[in-house]
Amino acid sequence: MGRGRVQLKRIENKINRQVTFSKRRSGLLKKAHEISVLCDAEVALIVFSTKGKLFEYATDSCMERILERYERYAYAERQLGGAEIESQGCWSLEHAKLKARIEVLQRNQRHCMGEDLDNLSLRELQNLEHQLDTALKHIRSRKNQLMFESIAELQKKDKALQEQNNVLAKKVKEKEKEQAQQPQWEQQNRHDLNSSSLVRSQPIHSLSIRFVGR
Amino acid sequence: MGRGRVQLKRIENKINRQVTFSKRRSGLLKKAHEISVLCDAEVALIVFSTKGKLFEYATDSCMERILERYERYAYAERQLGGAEIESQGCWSLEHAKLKARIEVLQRNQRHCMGEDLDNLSLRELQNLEHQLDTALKHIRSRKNQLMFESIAELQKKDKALQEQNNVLAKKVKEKEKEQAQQPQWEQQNRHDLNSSSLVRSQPIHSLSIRFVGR
DNA sequence: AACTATTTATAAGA
DNA sequence: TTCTTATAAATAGTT
Repeated sequence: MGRGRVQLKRIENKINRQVTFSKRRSGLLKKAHEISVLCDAEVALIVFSTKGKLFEYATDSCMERILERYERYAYAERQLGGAEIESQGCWSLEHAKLKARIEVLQRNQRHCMGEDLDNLSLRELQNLEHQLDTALKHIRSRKNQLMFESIAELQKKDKALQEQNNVLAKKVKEKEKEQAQQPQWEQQNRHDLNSSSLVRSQPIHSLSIRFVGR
Repeated sequence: MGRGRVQLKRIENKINRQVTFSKRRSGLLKKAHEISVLCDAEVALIVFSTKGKLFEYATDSCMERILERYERYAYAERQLGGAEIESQGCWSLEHAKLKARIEVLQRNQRHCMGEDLDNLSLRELQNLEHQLDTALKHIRSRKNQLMFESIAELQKKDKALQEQNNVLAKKVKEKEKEQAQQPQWEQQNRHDLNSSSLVRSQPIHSLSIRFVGR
């Protein structure tokens, strides 16, 4: 529908692909809504762009309900092969469903850990790579945030300690003066309180936080 | 699109509604497939008819994976609702265990997707970063392997075709010679078999495999 | 299930 | 991104 015929294959030009995606996405969502209203059907539509952005439509804005209905339906079909679990009633149906879900999650997890990749297609691998790449960005960003917070806190502490130090140093000097006016009184105490033995706070660059740049 | 305009409201005539549903359903599925291929998007489409019959489309026929991805994505936004499903305590211990396990797996999964990181310590983040980094290395390595295999196969094919081409070209030349010795015989056939119209195999760099470097 | 007159979607261009 | 427009595609009503 447009000025030229279109081949059903990936649009290689990135800009073009993005534009077409935007247009067709709105068309698709519109049509999903129309069939839902006109024909009294229940529709759930999920679209992830190449970049991983999510767009969705669901009849009555109730995605979860429809997905649950789908799971129930799809699960029932999966049962047609082996009817041995069915005889134990719907309680164990639920049980089996949970187990199946665990299977899926475990498989996903292994993929996320870079394991069990042999059965994935090039496309799936590409997808996984992109997702993990994005995840790593988030993780590194969060890590940096935490480290900066640590630094800020330590700097604050550092400043407070320096101030306290100054105050103490001043007090020591006053004591020394007082004692200089009474030289015959307990000389060895003076040495213990000499200001050169006070703890000095460290400059910020020596804090034990390492930045792991990439 | 059709002989009359259509109001966006439920079609009351039952027959009409059924027919329209059938037509628009196939249109919708087609368009879902098209945007998926053209724009390299991941699409999941679920349609229940009024009578409860299920129709579905999923990119790469992998509905469950897309729904998982959706759940992960949507989870962040759903944090708002609290714990409302918990109160059905009459299930078995086993059941509760399975559910707990799913919780853990889901949490892990979200971490692997770089979501829900707020409660992780710096040390945990560092760990996660390292794991994903390793995973990415594996994934990229596997991807490269697949791509190299593709290339090798195509090169083999390429070579075979070239050889076949050479053989054919030779045959054509022989024919031409024979015909040069009998010039009065069916001249137009010579042109159709001219060797310049043979398909030449392409140099390897034009094969349609793209390397996506990062 | 086919057929078309129309409407709608959209590819390309601005 | 948004608008415009020529054209392809979808489909409502009909057979």
